Amino acid sequence: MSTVDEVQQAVMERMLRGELTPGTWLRQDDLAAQLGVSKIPVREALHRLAASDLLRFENNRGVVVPMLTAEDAAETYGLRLAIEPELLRRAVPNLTIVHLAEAEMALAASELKGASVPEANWAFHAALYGAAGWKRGMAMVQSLHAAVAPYVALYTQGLGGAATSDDEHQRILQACRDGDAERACSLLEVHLREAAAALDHVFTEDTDAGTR
Amino acid sequence: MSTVDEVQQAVMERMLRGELTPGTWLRQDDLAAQLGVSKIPVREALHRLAASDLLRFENNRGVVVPMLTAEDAAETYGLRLAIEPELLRRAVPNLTIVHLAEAEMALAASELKGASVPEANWAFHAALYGAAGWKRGMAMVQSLHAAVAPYVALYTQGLGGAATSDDEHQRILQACRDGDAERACSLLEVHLREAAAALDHVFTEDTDAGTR
DNA sequence: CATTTCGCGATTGTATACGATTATGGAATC
DNA sequence: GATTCCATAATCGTATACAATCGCGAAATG
Repeated sequence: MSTVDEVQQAVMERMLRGELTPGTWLRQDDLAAQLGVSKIPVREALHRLAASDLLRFENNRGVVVPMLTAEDAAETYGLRLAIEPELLRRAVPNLTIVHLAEAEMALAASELKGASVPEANWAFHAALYGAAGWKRGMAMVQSLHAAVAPYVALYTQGLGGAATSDDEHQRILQACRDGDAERACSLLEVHLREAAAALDHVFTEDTDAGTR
Repeated sequence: MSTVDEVQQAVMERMLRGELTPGTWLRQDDLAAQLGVSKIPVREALHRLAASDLLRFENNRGVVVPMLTAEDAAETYGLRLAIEPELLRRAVPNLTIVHLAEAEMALAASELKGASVPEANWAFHAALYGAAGWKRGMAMVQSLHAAVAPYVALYTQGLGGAATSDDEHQRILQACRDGDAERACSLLEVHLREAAAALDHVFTEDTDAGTR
């Protein structure tokens, strides 16, 4: 694996965990020193992430985690609704015990204290979608998850919003076990719509947490 | 506009035109000299394109335009079918005379001799989708167009396959003028399915053009 | 004559270095 | 005392330079 890939993966993990809050400036020298490499592979990795709008290069100012507007979040979930059901539909016939076990593990991991909800969320969805064998689609969906991860972390920490989400995950998983692709897709669509609505509250509520 | 952005745009244009045939090795020094910059912004731009799998960095060997398998092409059109109707559906209510004129211009441009069919194709679709205001979705769809561009160029050069495609474009445009989003989406889906089938012939036919 | 091995050339990948731009703190002025 | 201006420090973006890797060809060997 290339140096660039390692840096990219390291930063991506932090994004999926929602650790990199919007508005944060990523200093390249720090990242380079932290990972024991030079600036150049760091910049190349950041450019890769910037290609999916996960980061933004501002002229002579550096790399920043962009703040999402309510419309951005709506777009993200609109795209998830467009892509993920299609991925799941194609995945279900190919699901093996390994995929299902991975998904179960992700659900279990999300229960643990100190676990990152958006990261576990992605792990669960990725375990199922992986069976579709759509590499490009996976990368797209991963970037969508990463884009909203800090906001998802926000509203799942605030209240027990993860509980209902977890229940929906369980039902989706059961439909997958049954090999019922259409039911799984329907459940997934409802799941995404609810998540979109919940996230929208973060932006429209009185709290300015989403815009800060 | 940054140096990296200029390089990225230059290479992306060549990709959308289908000029960069799969299997081609992009030599960084050549590109740098050609654009009058150094290797580093070139590499950063290439990394941006590699993030969407439009290019591939191979270890210590350089950057290559990846060859698509039949499955890759099917995935690309599967994703286009998932995303583009959604984009069009959201675009139609916002369409202005400007968007429609842009789309008409793209159709006219595709008729000209020496014009790049995939590039005009993208210009047409982009003109319409732009009204949706979905920046991320646009970037995704653009990368999908770029990925198959050389193959589209292949089968449109071979025969007058562009004629039927052009007719479908006209009908989609008319539905957009009428503000009939659902009809436009239905026509788009048919259009994409036909294009996918046509492209599939490139891979499954006796000619090895797709695998060379 | 085929095959393997060695060495050279070419290209990449990374580090170091430097000019340019921006942010920040303090001093001067109103 | 507040504000503006300037100088300094810090960071970025790009160019240059160098080490590492890969491929290809020639030579040697069976």
